[in-house]
Amino acid sequence: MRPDPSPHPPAAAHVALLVNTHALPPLSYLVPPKLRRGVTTGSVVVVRLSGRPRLGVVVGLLPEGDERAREEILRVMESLRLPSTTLKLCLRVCEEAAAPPAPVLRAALPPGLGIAGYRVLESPAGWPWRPGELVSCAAARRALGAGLREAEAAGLLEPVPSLPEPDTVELAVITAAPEPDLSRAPRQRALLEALRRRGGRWRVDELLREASASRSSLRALVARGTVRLLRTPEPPPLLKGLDSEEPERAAADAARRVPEGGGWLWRAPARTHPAAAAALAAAAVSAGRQALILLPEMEMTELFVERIRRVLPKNASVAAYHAGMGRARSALYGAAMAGRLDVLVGTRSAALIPLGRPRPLLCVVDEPNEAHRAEPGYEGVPLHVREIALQRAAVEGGGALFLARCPSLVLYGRPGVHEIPPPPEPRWPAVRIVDMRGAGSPLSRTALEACRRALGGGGRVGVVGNRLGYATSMVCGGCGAALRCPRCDLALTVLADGLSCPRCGRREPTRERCPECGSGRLGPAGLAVGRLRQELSRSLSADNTGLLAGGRNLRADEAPVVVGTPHPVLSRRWDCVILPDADHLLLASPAGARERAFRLLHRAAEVARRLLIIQTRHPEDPVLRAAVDDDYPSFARAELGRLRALGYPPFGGLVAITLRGSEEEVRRAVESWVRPALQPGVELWGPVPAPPADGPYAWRLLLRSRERAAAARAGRLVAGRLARAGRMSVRVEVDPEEV
DNA sequence: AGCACGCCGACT
DNA sequence: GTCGGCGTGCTC
Repeated sequence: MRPDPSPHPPAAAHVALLVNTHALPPLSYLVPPKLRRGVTTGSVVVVRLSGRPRLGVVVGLLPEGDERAREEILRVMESLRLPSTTLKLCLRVCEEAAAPPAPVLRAALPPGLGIAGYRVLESPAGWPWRPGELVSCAAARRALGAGLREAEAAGLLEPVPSLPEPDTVELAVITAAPEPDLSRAPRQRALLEALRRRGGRWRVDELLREASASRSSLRALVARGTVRLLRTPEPPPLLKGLDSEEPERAAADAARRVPEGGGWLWRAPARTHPAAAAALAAAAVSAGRQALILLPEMEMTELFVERIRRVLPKNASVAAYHAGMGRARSALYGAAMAGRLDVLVGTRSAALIPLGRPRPLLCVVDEPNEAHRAEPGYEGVPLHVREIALQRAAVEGGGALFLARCPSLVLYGRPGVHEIPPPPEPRWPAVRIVDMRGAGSPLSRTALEACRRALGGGGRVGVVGNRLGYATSMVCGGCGAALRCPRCDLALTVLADGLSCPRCGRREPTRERCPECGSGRLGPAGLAVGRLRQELSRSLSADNTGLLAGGRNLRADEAPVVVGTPHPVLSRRWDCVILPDADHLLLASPAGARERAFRLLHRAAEVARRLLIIQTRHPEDPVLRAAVDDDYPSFARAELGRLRALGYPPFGGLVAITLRGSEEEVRRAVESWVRPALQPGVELWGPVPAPPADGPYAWRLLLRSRERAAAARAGRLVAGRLARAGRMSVRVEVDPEEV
């Protein structure tokens, strides 16, 4: 791409290094005269940091120079430059995610970009390399050790940035030579015919397969001079439209609004999402724009690509983009950036890919899904794709369509996001809410009858336990207290071999006596999967209840009654779904828990074909009522009111910071680095032990502010201080799901 | 004195 | 992220 002509060539540039740390701000480098024309914002450059070559992106130009800039930019990658809209988008995403620039810029750059090694420019006596040779960084370091820096400074070696080379394919081409006499060579004749039918130029692998010919026949044709072989880069794996059906009517009506720009929400049920994404893709193509379809999981791509192909015209193209496609991904990047590709279907790793044509349309499928966010500490941008899509629509002027029957409240409550009238939900089961007040046994007669009908061949039943293990807590029959984790003060879960804290994972032995009152009447409370299964087997005098939990899958595909944790049970369809302990969901207090409860209850109704049975001691709970009535708006109105009063997102900013280290270390770091850095209006909570996935020595801080931007700013500041202060691992998450 | 280790800031 | 300086504390 040609750089913007500038009347004043830059003397220095701000470079964001592709080094993943909160501790490095963009640094200033001198622009040597010979690179002045090549360096603009968005340029990918090689610079030296502490003597080592590093890749970076130019994020600003300084016409006057900067006294801190002493090192020069060593090289510019001529073939690659981030468009100014993409760069602007990346910088906004960094701010909003409180993330260092590196992972965000990486997401917008082609995969596999790196420093390939050193080119040998001059080779003094004793060096094992010849001039012109490419030596890997590791090999150069091994051979030269400390001499590497001097060799580089002396201009003997030059760092070389690189992109992965596309795979090549072998093509067979018919030459202009006169046709030879093939009357006695039937195989060569058939091969030549097949090649001619394909226009005289075709991939060798496919040609040989289609003509069922061998390589030797082809070699013979080459020897005659009739065919010539050549190697070209493999074209990106684009699929052409099939033009075989019209976009679905309601989806097309919804998609028509999006090209105006801004954020659009369509509360469509999950099974209609492929049709909706296809309609959006068709709308984009008919307007001459590109579309980017963002899915929460890689497994969904094929389904969406096929559905989109069917509605696209034959001259339009669609491609899948995800990890695990190797070097083809970088060819697709090139096609997307050049505007040669119409529709890209990918996961969050595709969210920031530059698209060459103006005002692309975005579609975020299953918006509330948390898989749309990279977990902080792992590769990727730790910001939900919803936020990236909203920023992208704002910066590029395209539009973003969000698909979810029950969107996140953070999106639904966001000013400026327009709702498209939702389609009706035609499939809805009968719902029985069973009032469990005063009930003696954990399973009601209604629930047991449904299971008996299933055992008698009347359809299949899915029973949702609230977690793995035997019970959610041990409660004292004398004083009513639950056994709690000494660290986190949460009720301990009962597992087969002891007690466990649901937050920090700490294990405790089972007890005989209540530590509060000394009574021996400690008993299990709450219906976890193990206990439910035991109760069911006993009450039904049947052994054929399946278990579906935590990866183990015991006869779950045949058993008439299956017990499991929410995720595996609710990702299948059942004739009847039973939620034996809805109170466990409804009474959970942390922010975000009610939203999860609503979505889980709603999901249970979606996957139940005929009947949904809910056992509760709170049959009038508004969250429960709204969920079983498929009434998201009234749930959202009530819940948004509560969130507004509490100053929670979307009405305020919340940032979670996870630190690894001993309690002592973490407390010290918080007092010396975090608290002094806080601006007025930003509250600090914690540290509290972090969820078990983060290991035994992880602690969590929460920063909260009435203003979204202020919380993110505080997150950046604190992360920077902590990263500079020590080697503690620091992870920052904006709008964390769980609080 | 000699060195291993951990803390902490610099790196442009 | 990566390096190197410097202070602490231990060993020969």
